[in-house]
Amino acid sequence: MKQITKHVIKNSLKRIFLYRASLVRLKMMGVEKVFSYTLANETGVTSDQVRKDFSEYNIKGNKRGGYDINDLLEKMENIFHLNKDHNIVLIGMGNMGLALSKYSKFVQHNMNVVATFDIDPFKQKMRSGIPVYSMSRLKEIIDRFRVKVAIIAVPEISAQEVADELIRHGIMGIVNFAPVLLKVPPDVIINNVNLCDELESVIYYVHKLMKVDGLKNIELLYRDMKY
Amino acid sequence: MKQITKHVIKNSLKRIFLYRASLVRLKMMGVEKVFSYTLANETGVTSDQVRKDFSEYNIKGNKRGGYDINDLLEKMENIFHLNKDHNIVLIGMGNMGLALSKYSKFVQHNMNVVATFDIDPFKQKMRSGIPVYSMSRLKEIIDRFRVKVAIIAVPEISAQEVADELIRHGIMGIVNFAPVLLKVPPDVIINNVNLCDELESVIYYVHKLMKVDGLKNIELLYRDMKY
DNA sequence: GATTTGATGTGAAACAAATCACAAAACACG
DNA sequence: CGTGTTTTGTGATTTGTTTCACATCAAATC
Ligand SMILES: NC(=O)c1ccc[n+]([C@@H]2O[C@H](COP(=O)([O-])OP(=O)(O)OC[C@H]3O[C@@H](n4cnc5c(N)ncnc54)[C@H](O)[C@@H]3O)[C@@H](O)[C@H]2O)c1
Ligand SMILES: NC(=O)c1ccc[n+]([C@@H]2O[C@H](COP(=O)([O-])OP(=O)(O)OC[C@H]3O[C@@H](n4cnc5c(N)ncnc54)[C@H](O)[C@@H]3O)[C@@H](O)[C@H]2O)c1
Repeated sequence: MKQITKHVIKNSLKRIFLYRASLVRLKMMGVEKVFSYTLANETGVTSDQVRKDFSEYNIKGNKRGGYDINDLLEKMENIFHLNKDHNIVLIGMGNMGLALSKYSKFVQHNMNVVATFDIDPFKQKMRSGIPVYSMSRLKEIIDRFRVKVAIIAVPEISAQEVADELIRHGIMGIVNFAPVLLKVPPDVIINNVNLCDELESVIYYVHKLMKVDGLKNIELLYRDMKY
Repeated sequence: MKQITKHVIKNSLKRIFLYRASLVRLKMMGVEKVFSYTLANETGVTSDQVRKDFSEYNIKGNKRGGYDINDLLEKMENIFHLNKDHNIVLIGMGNMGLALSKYSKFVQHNMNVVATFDIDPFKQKMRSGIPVYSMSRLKEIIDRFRVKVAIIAVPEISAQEVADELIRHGIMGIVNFAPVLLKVPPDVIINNVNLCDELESVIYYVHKLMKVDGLKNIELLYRDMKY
């Protein structure tokens, strides 16, 4: 029943968010219309890929006319639920939790950290505007704010028990910063963020790059590396 | 010359790091030998995949005998440069930078944040053991500690200029927390970490899951989702 | 030492993702 | 109104990844 389920976010979905960020920026600059190659240039992919990605998520533009930015943003908001407010809880108010609780971009993206939780009584006081509660109030808050998604920023050793409790109280999706694979029922979405691995991957590719002598052989590297 | 190059870390490489974490844990528990299915169980993949991944990176075990953990870890350390020390600089000592500078796992993985940098003079004093310098000392430190990899944790607006400066001083790989695509020469490795996108992806999949009524249709979801 | 057993390692097959190529649509302009 | 141009949207093709299948080897058993 409970099992390790490491959900890997599809690259096409990641690219969609990239397109969206570009669109928001272009809109701010007063641009009203884009073509697939506009977005392609902005995001470093091909125009084919932009159109294929849109096709995958059923996003349509105007033949010859390209895409109206407002229209496109609205479509994306509907498909990816970006316009609705999402209440989130954050467990673990240590270094990482504190940084995340102060991150203003979440709110800008309609994601509200409605409450944070910590077992340490010392941390259970207002900090940076967002209340820090004891774990005993978890269920109450999850119910009250209809929270479906949580962030885990507790030590490795506690992550599994915290996940279990979250899921028991109805949480369906977790972004997990602890470097452990959580065992959860198959209908719970887990997204692991492991910063050591992100760094180590870069180090590995950099070493590889250094071995490739001279720029003429750079394609040998790229052949073995998604980019 | 300079271009957007969003390096996507290969999933096979990410899985390798997963295997390694398992191996370290198993070793601590006193285990000395593993089979491909041991690692498979520990990491939620298939044993075929474990062997195929090892094959990709030229990691070999013993026919019938499985893999000796120490041997395997040593091989991985050599291939992925995990045994050597890696000096890293961190730019931007705001909320995120501070959390990262205090993260003990980096050191445990032989990655030393030798110095951090910030333009804000108020932040340029010892904090949490790691010195905070002004940007004017960047070149000096990068040269002295032969730094090749950097973490960018400055605001969106400054990320590109910081990247330019880092690269000018010889940095070859960057983990970038700012939600912008950096324009860099093709021989610089960029790994973007975008936490808003990670959360929004989870929200999207959770919504999808909620639409699927009842567990019997869960495979419909999984068909459209890597996991 | 022959035979059975159990695991690796890797081609082959199946599946998935990215790229290519082009028909279809929309607009521009004579 | 018709012809040329431009861009979308999507089948077809290619490329990449995962799964399958099994030959190969090494140890255990007889
Ligand atoms: N600090 C970073 O930059 C960083 C980076 C990547 C990953 N992480 C990971 O994030 C997690 C947190 O890291 P950190 O540096 O903030 O650690 P930390 O020790 O500073 O904070 C952990 C917090 O969790 C609380 N906690 C412990 N057990 C709990 C429980 N059962 N229920 C609720 N709260 C509990 C602690 O009281 C503490 O406040 C760790 O798993 C770490 O590996 C941290
Ligand atoms: N806080 C988070 O949880 C979080 C999460 C994900 C991503 N991020 C991203 O990480 C980056 C930093 O976030 P933060 O919350 O720490 O912001 P912050 O404003 O708290 O910190 C930014 C720091 O960078 C310094 N800085 C600004 N310009 C600089 C320059 N040119 N050179 C050197 N230092 C400079 C500032 O003085 C400040 O100390 C942002 O791009 C943000 O979007 C933050």
